[in-house]
Formats: sequence, structure tokens, C-alpha cells
Amino acid sequence: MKKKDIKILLVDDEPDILEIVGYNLSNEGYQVITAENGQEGVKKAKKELPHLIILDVMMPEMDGIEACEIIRKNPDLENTIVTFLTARGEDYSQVAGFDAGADDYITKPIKPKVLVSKVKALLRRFKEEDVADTLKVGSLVINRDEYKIISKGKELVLPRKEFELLSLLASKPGKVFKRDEILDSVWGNEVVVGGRTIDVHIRKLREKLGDKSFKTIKGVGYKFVD
Amino acid sequence: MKKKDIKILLVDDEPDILEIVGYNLSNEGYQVITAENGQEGVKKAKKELPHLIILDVMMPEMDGIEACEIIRKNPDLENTIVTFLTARGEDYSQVAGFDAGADDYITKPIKPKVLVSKVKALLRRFKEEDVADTLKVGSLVINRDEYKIISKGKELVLPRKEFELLSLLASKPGKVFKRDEILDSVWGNEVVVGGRTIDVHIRKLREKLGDKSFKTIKGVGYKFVD
DNA sequence: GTTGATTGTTACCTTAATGTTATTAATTTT
DNA sequence: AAAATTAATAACATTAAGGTAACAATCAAC
Repeated sequence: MKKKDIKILLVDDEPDILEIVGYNLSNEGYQVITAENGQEGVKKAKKELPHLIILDVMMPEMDGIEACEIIRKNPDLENTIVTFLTARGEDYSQVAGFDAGADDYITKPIKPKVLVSKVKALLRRFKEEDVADTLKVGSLVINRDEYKIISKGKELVLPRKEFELLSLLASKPGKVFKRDEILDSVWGNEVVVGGRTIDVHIRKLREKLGDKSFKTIKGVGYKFVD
Repeated sequence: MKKKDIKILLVDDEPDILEIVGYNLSNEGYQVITAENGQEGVKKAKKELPHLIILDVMMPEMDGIEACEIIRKNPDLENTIVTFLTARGEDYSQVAGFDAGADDYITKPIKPKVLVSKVKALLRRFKEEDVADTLKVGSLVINRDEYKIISKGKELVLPRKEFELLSLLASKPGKVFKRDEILDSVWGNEVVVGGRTIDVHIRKLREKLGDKSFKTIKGVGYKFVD
């Protein structure tokens, strides 16, 4: 996810805080939404589904704790990170804040650098929660993120074309992929390559992963067998 | 960090307090060390480097305030959390305690439940702060706050770009970062730099951290290996 | 079994991608 | 402002991925 696609909701009743925090976060490239009280905050949170919510604890009408509790009950906001703004030494609000489902807190007075690095750290944590893009087929594990595979317990790094070819074939074990399909998918339909190109790559895969994983269907194409 | 690896130092001249507090904290799984006066407390603090110190204010020989001041001067105990035990209504000691560098205070009479939840909250805070800004990967420690790293026990100060590049790659060891991703993250998507820029920075990192920590996947990008 | 088409194999070549170094520009520090 | 450090780039070297040609082996049909 790109930075500019990350929404941060800022809830505080003090315009000064909204401005300074908002400014610093916008400057970093985040999309900043603001609200001036707990009620508005909850409303905007439900509407905008931000990735991170920064909530002041002390607010008139509805305080941060209460707002946080409501936010946490909304299934759409389950994975949203909530962090509180508290005055130093306000220990009660910290305990209560964590109880209400907060992930972290930031103490006032706010130092822009600390704030920004904390926000980054929090979002990083958030990002890391999404699962790795991996595909398991029998004893073969294909990790698209790391461009590597694990075959019979051994880790292998494959060159791009080989990796993509394997990736394609293994995406539907048993299915026969016609030569055209393979060219389309791995090479792209504009590129024109010679007639033996696919064969050679298949051969390399056979060398590395074992001969019997790839079956040739003469006149048609290849298939990966589990 | 696991609970059983967390050390709490308890300093109080009253054996009853030591026993009841110590019992409750041990029960929670923490490693508890005790001392019966300020001097012994300071000594054990320096020796054991606990994560949290609970200090009684009123003690013969050396009171908690004085002990706290000494503790705070020790660089190894910079990040240790210090919390005081004070009698209710003893406002003076609270103010003086914060001045001396305390993070919190607990009032007597002690209620075990309150005590335990307070300790948990304090340690959570400690953990968050500690973890948020530093990243450990194998023998490499990256301190994002101070823009420095520790590699194989040696401290290194890296220039910004190198640091951010390393920081990115090491944030997900094994993951291949495509050139686009790297440019996006380290340089920002508006900035346009030449084609060899990333390579040069990778090379510098290889020089400083060892060649084999960075693997090139031709046609794709780079990855950091643990 | 022979034949022709299709695929396998090998070695080699080309080229895109990356590595390297030196130099210049920009930035920070003093 | 000078010095030192860092960043970017240009120019060249190196590497290995990817492609190809040439030939061998295979299979299917007759």
C-alpha cells in the first residue's frame, strides 16, 4: 500500500493540536481526516474506514475511551490501529485506554519527530500483518513475495522466467497449459520468442525440481503434476 | 520478550510489603528481586538491570527519592521504569518522585489486583516504546530513532539513504523488494533518480555489512537475508 | 518399422541487468 | 565560508538470464 493511500483520522477538540499533528502527517504523505469531538470521530471512522486513528483522551461530549470502545465494536474497524493522545503522567487513561482496545499511546506535549516515527512504526506493524503471498502444492511451496520456492525442504531461488513459468503451471496442478497460454502469461503477447524457448525453460525446471513434476502433452503443452 | 524474562526489583524496608508484592508478581510470572533498603536497591539495580523498579519512598538510610536519582544517572538504567510506593495523601513525595525521574507511583495500602494491572500497563508501555523504534534481525539491530545500527556487535552510523534502504530490506528479511518498491519507499514516488542509484547504495551496504547479506534477484530486485 | 512432426538437449551467443569506479553535485558540519 | 560527508550520475566492466541454433530423441500415425 502506498503512503498516499493511507488514511489517518485525527480526533481532538483542540484546533491547535489538529493543526500541528495534521500538518506533520500530511507532510509525510498521509491522507489526514480530522474530527473535533468523539461523536464526530466515531462517525467519520465508520464512514472513512481509516487505517489509523489518533484519539485524544480528554474531550468534551464523548471522551476518547468511550469513542474507542464504540470503534472497536465495529467489525469494519477491527484491524484499525487506535492510538491515544494523553498528557504525561495521566496513568489512569493509559490503563483504561489499553482496556478499551487501544494499540498504543502518544504523550503530550507532542514532538513532531516522535509522532511521525511512531505513526510509521505502527503502520509498519499493520502492514506486516497481511499474509505472505504463497502457494502450496504438495511438497512444493511457492513464495511469490520472496521469489523463491521450497522443494522437498530445500530452498531454491529461480530466475524470473523460470519462477513465473513454474508459478503458472503450479497454479493449477494437473491442468494442461497450451504453449500459447504459456507465452501469453509468462512472456506477454507482444513479445515474440523462438519455438524452443519454452522447452528450454521447462528443461531447467526439470533439472531443478525433478523430471516427473512436469508432464509433456505432445501437440498441446505442459502440465505440472503434484 | 517473555514474561519470565522480565525482572522486577522491589525495594522496601518492610518485609511484609516485600512478601505480599513479591508474591503477587511472582505469581504473574515475573522474575522478582528484592532489596531491603535504598543502598542495597541501587546496588542490585546496577547489577541486575531490571526492567521495572518499585521503590518505597520512605526508607531508612537512603530514601526512595535519593535512590531514584542515583539510578537515573546510570546509563544502563536509562530505560528502566521506576515507580514509587507512597502512602496515600503524601503529595510531597509524588512531586519529588517525578522530579527524581519516576515514571509512576503506587499508593499504599496496596491492592494486589491494582498493583498487578499497573505493573502490566507499565511494562506494556516499556515494551511498546522499546519495540517501536528498534528492529532486530539476527545479529543486526536497527535503531530507527538514532539512525544507527549494530552489526555483529559493532555500532555503525549509516547515512540516511543507506539507513533507509537497509531499514526497508531488513523489515522483511527474505522478501524481494522490487526496484519500484525501493524507489517508492526510500526515495519517494515523485523523485526520479538514475538507473544505477539503487545499485550503488546496495554496494555500499554490502561493503559495510557483508556481501552475503544482500541477494540480487536479477530482473526483480534485492532481498536481505538473515 | 518407417516417417514426419514434435519435443528434448546441449552449447553457445546476445543482451539486459547489475556491479564498479571515478567524478561531480549537493548537503551537512564545523 | 571551508571542509567533510553524502548522494547522484556517468561511463565502463561484469554477470547471468534468456534466447537460439543445431542436432538428438521421442512419439504417433500410417
